[in-house]
Amino acid sequence: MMKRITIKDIAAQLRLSVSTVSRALTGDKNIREATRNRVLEVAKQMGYSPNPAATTIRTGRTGTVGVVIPEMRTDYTVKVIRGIQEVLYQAGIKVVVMDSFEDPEMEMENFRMMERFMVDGLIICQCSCRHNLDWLSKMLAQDFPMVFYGRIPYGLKVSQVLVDDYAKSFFMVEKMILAGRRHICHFYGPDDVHNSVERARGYRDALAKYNLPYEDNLQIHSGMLIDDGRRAADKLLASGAEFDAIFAFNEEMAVGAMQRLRERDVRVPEEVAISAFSGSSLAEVVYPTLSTVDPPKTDMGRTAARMLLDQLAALAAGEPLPAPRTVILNAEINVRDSI
Amino acid sequence: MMKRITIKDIAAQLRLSVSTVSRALTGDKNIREATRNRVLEVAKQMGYSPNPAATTIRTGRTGTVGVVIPEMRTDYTVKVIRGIQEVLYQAGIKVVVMDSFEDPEMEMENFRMMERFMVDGLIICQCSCRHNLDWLSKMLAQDFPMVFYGRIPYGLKVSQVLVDDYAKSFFMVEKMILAGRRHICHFYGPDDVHNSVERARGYRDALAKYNLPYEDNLQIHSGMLIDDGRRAADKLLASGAEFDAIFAFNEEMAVGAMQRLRERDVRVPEEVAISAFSGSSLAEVVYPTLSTVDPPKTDMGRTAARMLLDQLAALAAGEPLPAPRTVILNAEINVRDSI
DNA sequence: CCATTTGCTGAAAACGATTGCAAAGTGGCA
DNA sequence: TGCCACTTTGCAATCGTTTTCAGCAAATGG
Repeated sequence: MMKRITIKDIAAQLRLSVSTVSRALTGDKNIREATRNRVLEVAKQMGYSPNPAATTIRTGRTGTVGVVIPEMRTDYTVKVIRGIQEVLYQAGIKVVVMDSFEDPEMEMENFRMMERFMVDGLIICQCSCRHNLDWLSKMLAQDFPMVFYGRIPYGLKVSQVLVDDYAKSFFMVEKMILAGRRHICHFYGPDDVHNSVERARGYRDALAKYNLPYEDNLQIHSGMLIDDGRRAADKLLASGAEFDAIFAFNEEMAVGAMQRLRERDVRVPEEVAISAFSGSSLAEVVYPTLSTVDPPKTDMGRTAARMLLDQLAALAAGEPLPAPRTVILNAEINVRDSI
Repeated sequence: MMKRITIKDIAAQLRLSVSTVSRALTGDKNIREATRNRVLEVAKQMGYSPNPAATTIRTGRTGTVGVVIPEMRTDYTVKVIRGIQEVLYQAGIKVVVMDSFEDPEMEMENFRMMERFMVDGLIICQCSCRHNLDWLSKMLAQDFPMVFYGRIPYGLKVSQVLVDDYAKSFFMVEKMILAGRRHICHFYGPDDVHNSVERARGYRDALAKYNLPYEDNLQIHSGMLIDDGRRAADKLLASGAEFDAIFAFNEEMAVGAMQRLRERDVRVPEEVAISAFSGSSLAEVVYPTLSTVDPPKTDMGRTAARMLLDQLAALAAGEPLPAPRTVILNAEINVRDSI
């Protein structure tokens, strides 16, 4: 293992004290411009890079940010992570991602592991908006930098990045109504998840606007996977209820339902129109292609990361944390063959 | 920010020296059993967890492992990462993942960033088997722990996890031949990638075994995305060549081709059978469902992680690194509707 | 020309843990 | 009781940085 160049080596080379070298490197103002340049040059030429552990032990900052996500199956999460990494790596910050597998207990374990790792801040998408709130509020009270996206904790004032779930659901359902559909079914997402509730609200209000009845047997509470979509379709077909459209919580459920409908020779979109919020990248590869509401995933990640950087910067400058901010991004509507 | 409990706090509480506490915590033998237990109990009760930075600065080990991957679009990579994280988090090791976006230069940047971060080891899937070899061999020469999977560097003796690309490609192509297909087309992957070459070899040898000609106009060199699949199909159709089957480097190209064929009213599988190596989770949602060779992704990740742990353990014990080992895992064959 | 400020630098003490070495404690045996 | 060997503990140095404090020289002001 090659010896790493340290600040001492530079100091020895230039016959300066380590303090002076440190000052040059950290951008301290108490140093002559000429000296700083000499140091900088030698540092570069010797291939110096600071030992992050040493910096950490002095400053308390690890230069690491944790990302805790409920799953990593979907394109949604993967793209958000990409946006986060894009911004944070550029800032020289390490990113550690942990998957909670939709399990609040696992999520709590992840939080604890992040604490042990001494991350400087967290970007979080919760499993359930109702769990682990005590830990989160404890951290908030300690001014620990955190940003939430997608699924946000109930009742806490936090910095968060969202999309306009309600408005876009409303829009999509309205679109199906205007296309002549009268019996629109909704596949709900998990009911302890913020965006699930918002999407259902948009659906409901769109029906109300056009005086369509909210039919109980068209409300399917299921999971969020492809197989849940299949099951939901089964249930719907078995119930004998009349329906000519489906608005699903997410793409996967929509795709599952589409498959099952085809197997039962129900034609999409002729007999049943389908649309959903997008989570994976299935919409364009299934047949027929699926109409979706598409959140700007990578941009959500970038935004969350920037908000976190703001908090970290404030903390580093000894200033108080910026007030919690809610940023709502625009989801895109993609009308495809399924409606 | 709540004060973190340190070894000193424990020492003060027990009126012991920090050295004794340290010895108790690290499992040193020079300590009375009773003392160790007292320390352990108080440590637990005070909620102590060691400051990783302090350990790092003494021992030189960061407890962080880097994972450098060529992309994070596909299910393939995501599942490998899951396997890696599963094993390493359990061992209390941080995992930092960096995406090279299929760009060898970006990959080199990632390597450098990993060096700056002082990761203890790397798990790597290269962009191209021919790039950045000088850096890799430098690290190998320094006994830096590394494990490769999937795409492996040409000409270097390294620890690696692979699947039986050749055998399974052979098998799948043979299967199509036995089903009566005589003009089987191959969509190649990138030619500087190890598994691409192996899959092509399996295809070629299967043809040879049944004395089928290797037809030049059935060899399509394209990329690896859905759109490349669409383009490949276009090219094939435009060429006017006769073909009744396609064996694609990956799922995405197969799906793209399937879509395009359907648009041109070519029936799958009646007129053209399709199969591919699996990379995403599209196989079961497209219509018709796609026959695939399915690498045990999560298991590949787990295996790679364990091999790296072995190397780290050896290093920690002052032993020489274990000799490079190649582990070949079995890919699963999933016959579905497309053939 | 003296007093005070300003600009730059070095010495040294941290940060939290590990570890070689010395010192203290324990017990055995003559 | 005295000596030796062994176990157990404490002291202090160390890892690579940052930062406080003090010191010195030059510059400024009166």
